[in-house]
Order: sequence, then structure tokens, then C-alpha cells
Amino acid sequence: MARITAKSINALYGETIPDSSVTINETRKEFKGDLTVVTFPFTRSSKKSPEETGGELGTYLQEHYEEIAGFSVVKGFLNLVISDRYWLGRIKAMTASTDVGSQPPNGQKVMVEYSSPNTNKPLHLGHIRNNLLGYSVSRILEAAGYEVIKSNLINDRGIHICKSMAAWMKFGEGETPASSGMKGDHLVGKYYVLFDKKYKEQIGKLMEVGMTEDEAKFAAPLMQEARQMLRMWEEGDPEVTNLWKTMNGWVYDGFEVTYRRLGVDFDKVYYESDTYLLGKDIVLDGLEKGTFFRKPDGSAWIDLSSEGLDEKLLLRADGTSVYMTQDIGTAQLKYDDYQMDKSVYVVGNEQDYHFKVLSSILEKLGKPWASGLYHLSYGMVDLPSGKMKSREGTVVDADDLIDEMIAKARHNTLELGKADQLPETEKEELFRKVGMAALKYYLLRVDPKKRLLFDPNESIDLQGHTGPFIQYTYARIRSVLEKAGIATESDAPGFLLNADEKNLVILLNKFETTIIESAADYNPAVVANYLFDLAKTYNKFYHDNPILKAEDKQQFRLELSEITARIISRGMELLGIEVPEQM
RNA sequence: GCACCCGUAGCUUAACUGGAUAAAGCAUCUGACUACGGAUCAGAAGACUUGGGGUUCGAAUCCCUACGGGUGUACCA
Repeated sequence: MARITAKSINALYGETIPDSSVTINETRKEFKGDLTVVTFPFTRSSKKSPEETGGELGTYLQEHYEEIAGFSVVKGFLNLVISDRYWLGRIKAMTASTDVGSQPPNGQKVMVEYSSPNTNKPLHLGHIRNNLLGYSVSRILEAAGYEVIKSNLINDRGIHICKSMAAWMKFGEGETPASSGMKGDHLVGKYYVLFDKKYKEQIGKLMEVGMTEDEAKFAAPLMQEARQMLRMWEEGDPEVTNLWKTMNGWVYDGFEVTYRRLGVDFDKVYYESDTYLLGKDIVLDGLEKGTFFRKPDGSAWIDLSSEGLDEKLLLRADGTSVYMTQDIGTAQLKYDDYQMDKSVYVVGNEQDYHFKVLSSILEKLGKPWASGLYHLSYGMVDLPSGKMKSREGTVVDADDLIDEMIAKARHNTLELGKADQLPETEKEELFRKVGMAALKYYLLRVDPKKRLLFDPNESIDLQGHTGPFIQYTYARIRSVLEKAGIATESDAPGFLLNADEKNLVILLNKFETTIIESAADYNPAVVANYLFDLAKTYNKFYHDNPILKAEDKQQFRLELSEITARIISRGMELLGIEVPEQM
């Protein structure tokens, strides 16, 4: 539509304007029309008032394009009436198409890295947001025509895992997931917490005998042991390496369970233990080329002050890597593995600075793929009681939360008497789907870059702006369609659309645009909010338009229902939400 | 100190990236089940878009400024 408007401007006023300079909105309800063109920008070409310009443009469009059935001009706004025939044609096309909501392949490859956990503690609510975002963005990019590689970079080495290991050695008495019945990640997490507790005790004692806090922190035996373990790990000590492998193995088993429950997965897993030595060569190369410089102590730096950033360390004086070195190396490794056009990092916004620097460094190194990096930065998750703080034990554990959501779904569903006729196993399936939908939708509907307030009570709400509401709408459509039989063939498109039908048709049409937009912005919230709109609009249509009893438009309404169900189902797929046939 | 992000009805979020009278959900009040599914629908009430300037036909959106909240500024990852 923007295209034909731009073309018309060119034809009328002999000036070439790009399609993108045409803004088209849905017409506000209080005016007549379907789409609205803003005519202010064209007055420069037409040298006439906005009203006159709108009038001329409207007349031209109506004469030259049959899908324009009429128009009206209000101030600088040209309201176009799109013909019913056009809308009906669109619905026909969607019904006929087997893959609504999938753009043809665009030949581009994109990697989405998400999750990226540490192996010293279980996943929490913040990770859930990360995982859902990463997974959903991957699905959306796929729908938009990309070939997508989902990757996970696991931080499996460093002092943090050594802390768990040290505590387990000292206090564990050989406890394993099997012997304790605990999930592996929780077991390891338990020792991480224990480390912290005992460590603090030791610090306290040392300070009592006259040490300063810093001295005590350094001298505490437990910390000494952890550091010793890290050294031994780096030297490849077989005993430490074995323990490290065993405990990480427990954690992976635990993560796997949580990932499965969340419905996320990965095509490629990277481990920091494999990648932490990478990047050094690239830095040395950059030193030679003069992109980086050495300080007198021999450490390597980059000066980014010209870009408003500061100096950043790339190699320590002893030649060892830091986080940035490693990320440079991993970025190169990823590219060598896949030669992707874009690389998305789903990482919290506390690392905004890090990724700015990373991009800038890669750019300076002349990596042609540097411009394809994108940091999908998301805000922290807050609780009504405030920030989640692991120190204060206010972290919401991922597994607990999932259990709680399902339990709550069970409770609410039984209370409504919704699942009475279902067999026991199907009931449990339903509770799971509904509970997870509530959780996922609640976390995805908010713009990623904003902080998110997670209210456990509100999140399990099954009414209003929620996942279950959308699921319910879908289930009801299915039920109607089952009663009616398959829509055979629609009535001759000779009739007029009423307001509810038209609203629904317009919204259905918008689906493809929605996918493209959210792919461009890496923003699943666009899809989530669209789906809610759609469900709401359908419910209104459903109430005001008897479907099975209608004689004149029955087939058409069934067709509309069917395509709505398909789009809702497809949309939820993009968010990673399951659609129950019955609920 | 400096840098970046955020501030929209009581609460949680939208606003098609600068467009018309700022849109929903929750909560509150009112109404609708002999109907194809009431986990629904219809209606009421609720906002000087944190304050103050500016840019222009037009600002929640862009610029400046003040205030409030957050994050970063590690030879941790």
C-alpha cells in the first residue's frame, strides 16, 4: 500500500519519493475508512494544502487501483476505504496457503546465543526470561526466512565452580544426585551456598584474631583451597579434572531437565573450558598491526576513548586472557564454524558496555562480520518485594517456579470444573500447558529492554492479557469447527463485511507484517501483543456473529474462524507456547 | 564523578518508530448464561504521558534541563 501511494505521488507531482516516507496507519475507529495516509509530508511536493493534497491523492488512487473503494479527507489525513473484495481475496489466499506465517528463505544465516549459564548454581527466573527470549527470537527469525543456529555458551570453568568443588570435597561426604535424590544443578548449588557460608565464618574468625577484612578474605583456608583447585585444574591435574567433570555432569543433567520443561533447545553448545584460551592470537595480531598497544608492564590494551569509551584490557601482563579476550576468540570461532550473516547475543543489560566494546574491537580489527553482531539486551526481572538477590535468598528458582505455575493452573482449572471429562493423564498435560503458557506469556509480552516486574499472583491469572486466554480462544474455535465440520467452500463474495468481520480480517492480514517487524527488532513482545489483540477481536466477532446458525455467511465465518485458529496456533509456536485442543 | 537504560490510569503493560480525541488487561462499579464453550462479552469510571523549556503543521516518542529509579564504569566471567 505504501508502494502504490508513493507511486501515485510520483505520478501526480513528478517527484520521486521513497516508499518509506509514506506513513500508513490503521484508521482510528472514530473515522470512516480502513487505512490512513498522512499527507503532511507530501505538501512539499504538491505545493498545496494538506487537504487539497489528500483530495488529489485520494482521487488518483481510487481511479487507478480497484482495491481502493473510496476515501475521505480530514485535515492532513487521507482515509482510504479498501474494498471488501480485496479483503475477501486476502482471506482466500491465506486459507489456501499451507504455510501462513512463514516467509520464504532469505538466504541469510543467523546465530542466536542464549541461556549461557554458569555451572555453579541452578537456573533462576532471570535465566527463564533469557531462555524464552532466545528461543522465541530464534523461532521468529526462522519464520522471517533466516536459517537459524541456536547456540549456548556454557561458563563451566573458573573460580565459581571451584568453590562448589572445594565445599563438596570438604563437607560432601560423597553425596551425589542419586544418593540424595536432588537434581544435579541443585546439589552443586547447595555446595556453592555452603561454601559462601563457611567462607564467611572463616573470615569472621580471622578478623577476630586481628586481621583486616581484606587480609582475612585472602587468607581464609576455604578460599585458598578453591584457588589451589583452579590452579590444579589449569595444570590439568587428573583428580581435580575428574571431579570437575563429574560435578559439571550433574549440573548438565539438571539443566537438561529444566530446558526440556521450558521447551527450549540448542543446535550447538560451546564450553568456555574449550574457548577461554582463544582470542589470544587475535590480540597478538592486533598488537602487531598497531590496533592495540602495550603498557610498560607488558599488558595489552585498546584505546576507545575516541568513541566515548575508555581503555580496555585485553591481555594481562603475564599473557593470560581476560573475559574480553575470550569473547573475541569465541566470536571468531562461531564465525569460522558457520559463516553467519548475523550473530545475536541474548545477554542481560548489565553487559551493555561489554558488548559495545566487543563490537568496536572487532570492527577495528577489520572483521567484516563485526557489523552483524547484535546484543539483544534485556532488563532484569524484579519481584514485588524488590530485586532478586542470591545473597539474601530472594532468588526465584526456575524449577520451583515451573512447579508452582502448574500447580496453580491445576487449582484454577479444577475450580472452574473445566477438565472434568478428561482422563487423568490428559488432565495433567493440560495443567502443564496452561501453567507454562501463563509463565511464558507473562515474561514475553513485555518489551525485552525494559525491566520486568514479576508478580507471581498476577502471572498465573488465566483471564485478561494472558497466555491461557489466548489458548482458550483457540480451543473454543477448534470446538466450533468440529461441530460445524470442515468449511467446504465459502459463499460467493458478493456480500458486505460488517464491522466485526472487517476488524478481524484486517488483523489477520497484519500477521506477516508483525513477524517481520519483530524479527527486525528481535522482539517477541510484538507477536505476543498481536496475539492478544487477535484473540480479543475474535471473541468479539464470535459473540456478535452467530456462526453455526447463520445462513447467509456461515461458510465465510467458519473460514475466518479456521484461519484465526491457524494464525493463533502459529503465533504461539513462535513464542514457544503450546496449544491445547481442549481446555 | 562519568556513561548508558527506564519513568505512561491505583497496579501491570500498548501506542505501527514524529500523526488524529494516548490503547488494553488487572482491580472497582453496572449489565448479559433455555445459544456455537461465561477461562466470555457489553458498559461505567479511571491519564495535564515525572516537572520545566525547546524543535514543527503535529511530541509519550527527537533535543536541552531538573528530579526519581536502575545498571555499568574490575588484571571476575
